[in-house]
Amino acid sequence: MNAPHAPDEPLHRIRHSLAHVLAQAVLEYRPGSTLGFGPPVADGFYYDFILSEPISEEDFPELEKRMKHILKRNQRFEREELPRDEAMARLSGMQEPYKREYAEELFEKKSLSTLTFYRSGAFLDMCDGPHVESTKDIPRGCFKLRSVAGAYWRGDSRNVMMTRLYAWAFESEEVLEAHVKAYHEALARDHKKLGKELELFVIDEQVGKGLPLWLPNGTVIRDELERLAKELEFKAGYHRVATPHLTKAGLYYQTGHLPYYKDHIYPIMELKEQTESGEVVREAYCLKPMNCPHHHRIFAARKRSYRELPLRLAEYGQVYRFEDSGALSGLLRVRGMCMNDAHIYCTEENLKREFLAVMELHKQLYEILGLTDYYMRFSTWDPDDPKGKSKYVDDPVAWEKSQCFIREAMVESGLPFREVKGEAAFYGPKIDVQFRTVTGREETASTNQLDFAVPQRMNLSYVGADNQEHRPYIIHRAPLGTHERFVAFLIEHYGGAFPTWLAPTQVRILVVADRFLDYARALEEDLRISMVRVEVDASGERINKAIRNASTAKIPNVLVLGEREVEERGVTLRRYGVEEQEAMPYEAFKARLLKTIESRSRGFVAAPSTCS
RNA sequence: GCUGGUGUAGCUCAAUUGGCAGAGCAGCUGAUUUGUAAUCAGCAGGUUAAGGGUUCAAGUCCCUUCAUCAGCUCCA
Repeated sequence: MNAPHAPDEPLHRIRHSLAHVLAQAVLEYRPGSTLGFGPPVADGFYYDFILSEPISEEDFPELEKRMKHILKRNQRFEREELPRDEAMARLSGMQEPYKREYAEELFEKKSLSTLTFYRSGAFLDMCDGPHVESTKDIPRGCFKLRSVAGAYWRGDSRNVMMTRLYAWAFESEEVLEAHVKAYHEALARDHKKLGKELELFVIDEQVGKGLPLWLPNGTVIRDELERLAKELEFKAGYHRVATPHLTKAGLYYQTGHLPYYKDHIYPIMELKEQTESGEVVREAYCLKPMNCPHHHRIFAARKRSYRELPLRLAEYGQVYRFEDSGALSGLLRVRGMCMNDAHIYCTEENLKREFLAVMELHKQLYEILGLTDYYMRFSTWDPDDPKGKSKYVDDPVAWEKSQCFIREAMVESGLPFREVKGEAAFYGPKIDVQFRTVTGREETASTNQLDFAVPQRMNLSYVGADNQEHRPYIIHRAPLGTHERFVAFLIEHYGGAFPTWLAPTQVRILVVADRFLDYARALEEDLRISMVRVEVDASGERINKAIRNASTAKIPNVLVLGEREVEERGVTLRRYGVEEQEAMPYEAFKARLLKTIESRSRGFVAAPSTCS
C-alpha cells in the first residue's frame, strides 16, 4: 500500500495550498464561519469548519467556481513567522477560537517560541506549510470537491462537531479524472453490492444491525477459508479448542479488560432471585467480546510444564462487541463476528521464534489468497502519552523488552513494517495487517499481540526445569482476523469472481437442449460424489441466456453440453473471464478440476501427469 | 453515539415538485428445444420503512422512531 506523501513533495504542497483556497472560498461563501484543521490526505485534502450556515453537496458547484476564481488571481503564499505574543495577539484579532486553542497548546506543550502564518490574498491561516509559491503553480482542474461530513474537533467525541469538506486533488486534471473514474469502477466491487448480487449474506433489520446472516453461498467461502486456516494451523502445531458464546462477566474483571473495554461489551445479563431482603443478583453473564479469557482458562485447567510449551490453542470463535451504530458497515464492521483466533503460551526463550512462525503463517495464507496490497503496522506504547497510565499497563521494562522481541522477529521475517507509537493494546505491543477497501478506507484485517500483562492478572503459570513457577508470555494472533471482515476483503479483492476452490458454485452445467439433461445429471452426480460444488441449469433457457446467467453469477467453470459432448463423453469448458472455450474428454476435465481445487490454484491447472 | 445524506415491488430505478403508485430485471404459467452473453406471451408482485401531523388531497411538506450510506470516534 502506498505510503503517505512526504511534506516537501510538490503534490503535497498543491493539496495543502488547495485546502487554504477551499477555506478562503468557504469564508467568502459563508462569512462568519470559523476554521479547524485543513491538511492534505491520501487522495486530496480536507478542511474542517464551524459554518455560519450549513453547506451541502448542492453547494459544491458554487464553491468550486469560487475556488477557481481564487486560483486565477495568482495569489502568492507568503510565509510569516511571529513570536509568541505577536502570534497570540494576531489570533485573538482573527476570531479563530480553535486555531487559538491549538496555538496555546503548541506554545505550552511543544514549547515553540514562534508560530508560522501563511497569507494568500485576503486569506490568512496559522499553518506550518509548506505551500506552493503562488496559486498559479496549482494545475487547472486538478481538484474536485468530494463529500461533506461531520468531524469532531481534534478527533475527540467530547468536542464540538465540525463540518468537514473533502476534496480530491492530483497533479493534473488527467490524473484526477483517471482517479475519479477508477474510483467509480471500484465501487462495482464493493462487498455490500456484490454480497447482495451474489447472495453471499444479508443483514436483516429484524435480526439486528451488525448481525449478518450468512447465506449458503457466503457460508461456502467462510467454510473454505476456515478449512484452509485449520490445515495450516494443524501443520504448525496448533490444538483446536471450542468455547461458549456466553460467559460469566466476572472473567473480564479478572483479565482487566472491563475498564478498557466496557463500552464494547453488550449489556450484562443478570439472573436475579427474590429473597427476604429483596431482589439479589445471583449470577451475571455477558456475551463474550473476545476468546482470550476462555483460552486462558483452558491453559489453567491443570498444572502446565515447560515441556508442553509453546502451547498453541486455536478456535474459530464467535464473539459479540457492541460497536457504535454509526460505525457499522456491511461486513466490515459488525457486532457479531467469528474470529480466526489463537493464543500461544510460551516462555521468553520461545517468544521470538513463535512470533516469527506466526508471521510465516501470514505469508502462507496471503500467498495462497493472492493478497499483496497490505502493510504491517507495528503498534507500540507511548510512555509520554498523557493518558498513558490509564491507557496502558504500567510496566515500562516489560514494554521495552516485548517490543524488542517483535522488532527483531519482524526484521528477521523480512516483512516490511511501519512503527506507530501509541497504538498498542493495553496489555502489549502488536502487529496489525492493514488492508484498503474499494472505497479507499484502511482497515485492520489481522492482529497479532504480545501479552505480558494478562498472564499475571489471571495468575497463569507453568513449572520450569528449575521446578519453580514461571509466568508464560502469550501471543494473541488472528491472521484472518474475522470471517466477516476478511470475507469482505476477499469479495472486493476478487471482485466477486472467486477462484474455483473458494467459489460457492464451482461448476455449472448448461445444455444446448433439454434432451441432453440426462447426460448433464450424470456428470453432476459424478462430480458431486467427488465433493465438487456443481449444479445443472435446467431452466430451459436458450444457451445464450444460460451463458449470460452463469457469467453474471461469476461462476468460474461452465460446461456446455450438446450432441457432440454426449457422443464423445466430453465437455466444452468455458472459464469465467476467458473468451475461448475448450473441448476435452470428461475424465480429463474432472482430473484437472480436482487438481485445481485441491491445490487451491487461482488458475485452471494442466492435466496431472499420468506417468509417475 | 455524533454531523450530513438516503429509504417506492426480491433487485435497479421512475412518478411532470401536493393531484389515479409505474417500468426493466428476477419470480410464476404457457409456448418455443435452440451450440456460446438477454426467445415470445401472459400472470402475479405495494399499508411508498414505521407511527403521528398539516391539507379537500401526501410517495412528495412537518415531527418522532427505525434502517441504511459517507465521515468522525473506535476497532477485527
